[in-house]
Amino acid sequence: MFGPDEPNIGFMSASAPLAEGPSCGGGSPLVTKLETVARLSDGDRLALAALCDDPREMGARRNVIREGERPDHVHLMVEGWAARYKLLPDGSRQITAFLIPGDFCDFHVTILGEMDHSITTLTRAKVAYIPRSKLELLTERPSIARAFWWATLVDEAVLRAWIVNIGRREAFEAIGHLICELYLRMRNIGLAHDYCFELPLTQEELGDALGLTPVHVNRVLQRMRAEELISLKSGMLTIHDYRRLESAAGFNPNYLHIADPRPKADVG
Amino acid sequence: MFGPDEPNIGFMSASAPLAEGPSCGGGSPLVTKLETVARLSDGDRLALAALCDDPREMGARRNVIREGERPDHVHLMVEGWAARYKLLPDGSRQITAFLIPGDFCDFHVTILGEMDHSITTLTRAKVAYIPRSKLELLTERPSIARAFWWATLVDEAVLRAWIVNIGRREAFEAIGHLICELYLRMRNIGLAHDYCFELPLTQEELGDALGLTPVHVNRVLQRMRAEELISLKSGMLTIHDYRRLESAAGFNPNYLHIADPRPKADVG
DNA sequence: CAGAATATCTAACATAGATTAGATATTCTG
DNA sequence: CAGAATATCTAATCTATGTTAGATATTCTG
Repeated sequence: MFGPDEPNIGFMSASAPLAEGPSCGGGSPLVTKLETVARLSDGDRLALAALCDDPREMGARRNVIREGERPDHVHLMVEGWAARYKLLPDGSRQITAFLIPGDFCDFHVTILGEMDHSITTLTRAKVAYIPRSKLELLTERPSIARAFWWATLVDEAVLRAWIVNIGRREAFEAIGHLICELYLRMRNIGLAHDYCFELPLTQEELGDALGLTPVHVNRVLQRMRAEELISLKSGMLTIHDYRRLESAAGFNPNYLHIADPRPKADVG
Repeated sequence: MFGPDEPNIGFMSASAPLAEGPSCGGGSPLVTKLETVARLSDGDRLALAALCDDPREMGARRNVIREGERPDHVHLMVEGWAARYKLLPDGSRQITAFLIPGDFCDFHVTILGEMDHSITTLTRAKVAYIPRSKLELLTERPSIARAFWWATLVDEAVLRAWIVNIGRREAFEAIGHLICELYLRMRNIGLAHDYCFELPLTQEELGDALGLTPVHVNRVLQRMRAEELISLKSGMLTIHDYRRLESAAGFNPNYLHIADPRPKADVG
């Protein structure tokens, strides 16, 4: 089923996919993420892992793609953080998604053609460039096509949750909600353990995601620290009382559609 | 390619699809909508139109589906309006989408399994119930599969636009933006002409979509009327100066990915 | 490792939008 | 078509968050 134009797949060690740590993604965050929901064959895993093979390194705050562009390839996050955003006429910015390893940046351009928003890295990052044709070939595998549908529909569910967050929650709850969400997403790709993960976002970036000013984000974070809910120092976030944070934020993880979002060992 | 379990398709008059008005949807809003972006064969059109064949009538403010349910069929709007929403612990509601004829209510359950939000009719409506199996059969047709991808990805783009609207725009601009969006969506299915369409939403429902109180929605609508931008009476909306509304709202229709969102004849 | 560039933090003050409470229209329903 | 039920509209008051401005940390970079 592989086309002749995909030499990387053939070159990969066949033993790679199950040889590593507890997350079983063979080092590919895409495989780690999709494996939590899709039954993938060894061939599927190899094909997916190959997508992350030769990513480009990018500095922090670089354009990945801009509104109006019509690329013939798709970007996939392999390492680091990025953000999807729109700029308004008055210069303000609204971030509509945080992209972490395993996330496609612009899967939709394969169908919609033109980008209706922009994407920037937030940290130094590794981003894979995937030709459209390669992606189309991949979706001929039913499990992978289904996994891509799953990823897209979860992205959509996250957008809905953000609308609720921004539209109807107060700043304290909204920030708490976002923290819970990011923790579970990071844990799902093996990048968070014991309520602790790297959160390399400035207070301004958090504000741009939640429709708040950096000043107010700061006030709320101070209060969360004072109430001993979290600590956040040098880009490292720790949730001290996940249960309390979850309930203060009205957080329900169902929209992430992760198989078991809270294994007992981790909830305490 | 049709399975033996789809008698309706065989029963339909083969001349139906092109026999009607300017929108060419054969009376099926789904066909009208998808035809603007996908090249459909007569067979595709018949198969899609058949989905709308035998809808159920529902009263206003009835549950279509509730958070937590796992239905084995999908709902499709054939007539009337509905809303996707989430309820918060304090009883407030956030609407995350308005559903109009041709929109799937819960396409995602086929992949995600459980509903993470609820859907209610807003007006009397006709809603088709489509067995999952029928839908899966339909997606074996490549043009239809692609059209479904298109519809899903546009829904996603609209969610992003709503996040920007709620997060970073003032109430006046946000309401204007929503009006522009609804006008183009309604026109796209042949239900708006000459800047005029039925908008059967209460001020409370508009507020629930924009994260505003009904009191404030009222203030803003009064101002829009005073500035002679719109009129809105008995559920009928007219935009008197589309250009000015668009620019006041910072509206750019690119995210709707409609082939030609503003034919000259209609912009004036 | 020094200087520059970014981030964080704080305080004083301003405001868009929330809240509350009704008065007035409009739309249903029997 | 009358009465009930919903919606719309208005005004007075309150508050969460925005704005502005600067002091203090922290993090980059040559």
